Amino acid sequence: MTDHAERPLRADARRNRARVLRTAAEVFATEGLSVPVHEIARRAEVGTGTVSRHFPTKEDLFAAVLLDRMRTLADYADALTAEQEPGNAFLGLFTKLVHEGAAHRGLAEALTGAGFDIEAAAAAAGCDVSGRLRDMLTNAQQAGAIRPEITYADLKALMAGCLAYEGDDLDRVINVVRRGLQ
Amino acid sequence: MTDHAERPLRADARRNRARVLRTAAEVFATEGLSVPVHEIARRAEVGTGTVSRHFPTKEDLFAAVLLDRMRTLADYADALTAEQEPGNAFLGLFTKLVHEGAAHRGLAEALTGAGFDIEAAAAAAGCDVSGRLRDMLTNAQQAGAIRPEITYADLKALMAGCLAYEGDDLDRVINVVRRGLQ
DNA sequence: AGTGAAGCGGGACGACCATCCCGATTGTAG
DNA sequence: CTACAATCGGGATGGTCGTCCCGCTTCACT
Repeated sequence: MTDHAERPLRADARRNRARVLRTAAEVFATEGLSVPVHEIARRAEVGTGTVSRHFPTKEDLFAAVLLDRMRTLADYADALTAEQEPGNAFLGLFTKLVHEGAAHRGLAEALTGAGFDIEAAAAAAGCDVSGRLRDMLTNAQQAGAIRPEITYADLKALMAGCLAYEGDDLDRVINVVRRGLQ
Repeated sequence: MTDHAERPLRADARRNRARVLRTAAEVFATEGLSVPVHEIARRAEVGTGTVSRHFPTKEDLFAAVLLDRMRTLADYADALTAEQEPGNAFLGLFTKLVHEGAAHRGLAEALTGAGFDIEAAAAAAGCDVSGRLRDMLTNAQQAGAIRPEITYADLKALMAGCLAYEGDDLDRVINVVRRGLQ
């Protein structure tokens, strides 16, 4: 899917691409996915054509925004797996993902099913956070730290629930779920 | 807000209104809120003008659909309060609400924040299901059946989570939450 | 049956938005 | 410094959808 043998972008193009990406990340995070592409272009101080050349569709743009974050989260997951026992590693990633989603409205919307196929985008980039969460769940269950009947689909729903919370003590909601999982 | 001193509708108008309402209930339940009003009119075999005369905006239409269901749920809540101890009554209503939402996609979407102000619509009709849930939470907490730090906002989020579940054993997810609340 | 108003159908209108296109501009190789 | 190709800007295009309007039909009261 990605361009192969891509010749290097001209300097101004590279600059504009980065500027669009940075603006889109901010805007998606604070205002969600429904922001028009025109608006992102306006705030990035480029034409709409510039946006749509670098990112042919809105979904492409969002996927690109997601990529950085996914990479970071995948590293975080690996660190947890290495340093903690299975139960804590799993719960730690779960908590991290929820906090991450709470700080990024677009990510939360994508997770709660509003259109974009977030898993495909992440997996395509080799940053399979979902897969890691799935594995960590299995390990935590084998270690007896998490109830055995819980499935990955359950987790997704429970994450969506925490993300739907609008208040000032997200951890209280997370703790309800953590208790329920154990 | 509602029309006062309304003179009775003509027989055909009443028939059409009911037909639109019934169709809208089905369509919203199975396909969600994004179905165009034109499509509802088409399936109800009326013109779009007929729909928009009875229900000036799409939100009005959805609110009317919700009303029946809300009334039923309010009665259910009252019955639970009368017949069960506070903890079971509360958990029973919570479970009922989630199952209800799972069977009605439009309701679930409205609860998870997609636009419509569901609480205002229900409260205006004197069917304050939310208020009942809130009261039952307080009672259950005073009876020691539910953790005291839980708030109504937490509940809404956790309900949204259960509604986000797509699978065949919703009760497994509900049970995670129930355990976490106790 | 007759008549006036209530109600009907569905096309028109306007708002919004993603995507595409093209003439003007700018970077860069030679 | 020149020339050309890459890139830019932002208006044009096409599609979707909610709401409104108006000429025609149907009801219901006398």
